[in-house]
Amino acid sequence: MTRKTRVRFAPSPTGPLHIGGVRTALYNYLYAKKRGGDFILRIEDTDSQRFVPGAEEYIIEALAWCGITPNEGVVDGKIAEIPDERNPFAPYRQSQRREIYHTYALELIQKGFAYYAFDSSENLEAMRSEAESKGETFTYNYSVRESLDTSLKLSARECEERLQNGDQWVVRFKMPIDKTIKMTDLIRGDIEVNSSTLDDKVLWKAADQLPTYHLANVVDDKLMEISDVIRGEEWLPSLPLHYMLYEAFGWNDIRPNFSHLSLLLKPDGKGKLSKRDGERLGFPVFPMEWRNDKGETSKGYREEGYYPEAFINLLAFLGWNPGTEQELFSLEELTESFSLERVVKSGAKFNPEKAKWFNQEYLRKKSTDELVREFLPVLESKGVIKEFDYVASAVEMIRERASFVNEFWGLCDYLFCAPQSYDMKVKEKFWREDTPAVLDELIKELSSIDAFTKEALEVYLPAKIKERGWQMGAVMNSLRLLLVGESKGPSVADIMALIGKKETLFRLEKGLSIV
RNA sequence: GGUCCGUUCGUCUAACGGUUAGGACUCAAGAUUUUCAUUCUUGCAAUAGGGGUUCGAUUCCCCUACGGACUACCA
Repeated sequence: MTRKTRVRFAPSPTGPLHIGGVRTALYNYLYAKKRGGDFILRIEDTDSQRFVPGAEEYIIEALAWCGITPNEGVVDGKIAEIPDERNPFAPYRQSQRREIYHTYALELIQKGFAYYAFDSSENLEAMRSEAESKGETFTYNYSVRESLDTSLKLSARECEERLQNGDQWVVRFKMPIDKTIKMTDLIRGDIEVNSSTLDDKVLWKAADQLPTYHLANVVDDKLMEISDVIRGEEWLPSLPLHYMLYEAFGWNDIRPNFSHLSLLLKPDGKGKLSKRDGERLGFPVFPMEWRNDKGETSKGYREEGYYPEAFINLLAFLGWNPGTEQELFSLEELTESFSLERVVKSGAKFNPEKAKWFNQEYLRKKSTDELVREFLPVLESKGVIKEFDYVASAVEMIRERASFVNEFWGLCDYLFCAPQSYDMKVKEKFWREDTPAVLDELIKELSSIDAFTKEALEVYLPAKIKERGWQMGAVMNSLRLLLVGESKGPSVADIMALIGKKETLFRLEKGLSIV
C-alpha cells in the first residue's frame, strides 16, 4: 500500500525558530514536494510553562519569508483552528486538542499499556537526589513502578479515590521488559534497543490537563495521516518509545517512516550551535530578528540583508548535497534534487564565511534594476535624492564588490557626496612635489572639455599625462584622492563622468586647497 | 555513569572495495589593473588510532579514542 506523502513540521512555540529548525522545516518541505505530498505545520504547545508570546507568529512569518508554504495548518497567516476543506484536521495547535489526547491516554490505561502514577514532584526529586548521592541514576521503570504509588500497586478503589481527591497524578507508559525494539531510520539505517534500558515516560499531565510530546506527537501523526517524520537528532533516543506507542495503539501498519537529522554545530569549538554563539561570533542564529520580553534583540538573517533564496540554499547544504558540483539551487531546484539518501549523518559546523558567499552569489544574479530598487530606500535614509539612472550607474560600478546591498553605501557614498576627509596615507604614497601644479593644470583643461564622458576622459587623461611626461600612478591616484577621499573605487574616468564636470571641478579645487 | 548516534583538508562535503582521495569556502602566491575590488591561474591542506576480512580498503567488521544527543509532570 502506498499512501500519500504527508510530512509535518511541529515546532514548539518556546521562542524564535533557530536556523536548525528552519533546516528541519526545509528538508520536510523539500521531501514532501519532491513526492507530490503535503507539508503540514503543527504547533506543539503542550508545555504550558514554556509558552512564549509571539513565537507562533514568528514561526509562521519565518517560514513565509523562506518561501516554505504549508499546505495545511495555516489560514491567513494564523494557525488553523476550525476544520475546513483545506485544513481537515484542525485545530493544528495541540493545546486545543487536549480532549483527543485524553481519550487516547485513557485507552492505553484501559488496555494495560499505561498506568496512573501519584508521585509528587517533591517525592520524585527526593528519589533522584538519593540515587545520585549513591552514584546511581534513578530510573522510573519496571523496577519501581509496582512499589511506588501507582495504579499497578494500589487497588482500583484506592486509585479512584485518589483521582477524585484531586491528588497530583500523571499517566505513564508501561514499558515492556527485555524486549528488543527494532527500528529503521531512513538516514541512519537499522537501530536496535532493549526496552529494559528505557523508562516509563509520562504521557499525560493532570496538572495542566495536557499530554506530553510523546503522546501528542504519536496521536497527531496518526490522526493527521503523516507518512514521514523528519525531525532533529535529539528525538532519536525517544524513537523506541514512539515505536512502542504505535504498537500499543495497534497502529503499526500506519507508523510513519522516521528520519533523524544531525545537529548544527558551533563554528568553533565543540557542541551544538546556540544563540550565544551567534552573539559571540557576530552572525545570526535566527532567520529573522527577535526581541524577547526583556527587550533584548537577536539578529536575523533577513535584517542582516540576506536574500531568502540564499538563506535557504546555504541551509540546504548544511547536511545535504546533490552529489554533483552544483552549489547554487533555487527552492524549485532543491525540490527537484532533494533526497534523504543524500542527507549526511554527521553534524555540520556552521560556517558564517560560506553563508556570506552564498548571498554574494545571489546578489550577483540580480539585475542592476532590482539592486537599485533595493538601494533607493538606503539613499533616501541618507538624505540623498538621485534619479534612477544615476543610481543605476553607481550600482553598476560597485555591485561586484559587495556581498550585501547594505554594503553599497560604504562602497559608493562618494558618488553621492563629496569626501569629508582625505586619507593622508594615500597622499604620502602618491603625492609629489609637482602634484599641486599638475592638478592645477588639469583643472583648467578639464573645465574646457565639453563632452565630459567616460570615453572622452579615458582618452584624454592618459594622453595628457603622457604628453607632459607625468607619472601615471601619481597623477591618477592624486585625482582619486581628491575625488573619493581614499584609495578605492572604480576608474577615475568612471567617477568623473558620473558625478559630472561641475562636481569634479568642485571636488578637485576644494580638495587641492585642503590637501 | 547508562542508552543511542556519529568521525574524509581549518570548515561544508564527493568518492556507495580498485581515483595522483575530487569540488566549494577560507588562506597564500602570481597575472590583469591608475587605486580598492572583481576576474583568471596556481598553491597549501584530509581518510582519528589499532586490529581484522579481502588480491585490494576512505568504503565492510571489531576494539580504542574523540565528539554529540538523550537520560524532566520540556519539546
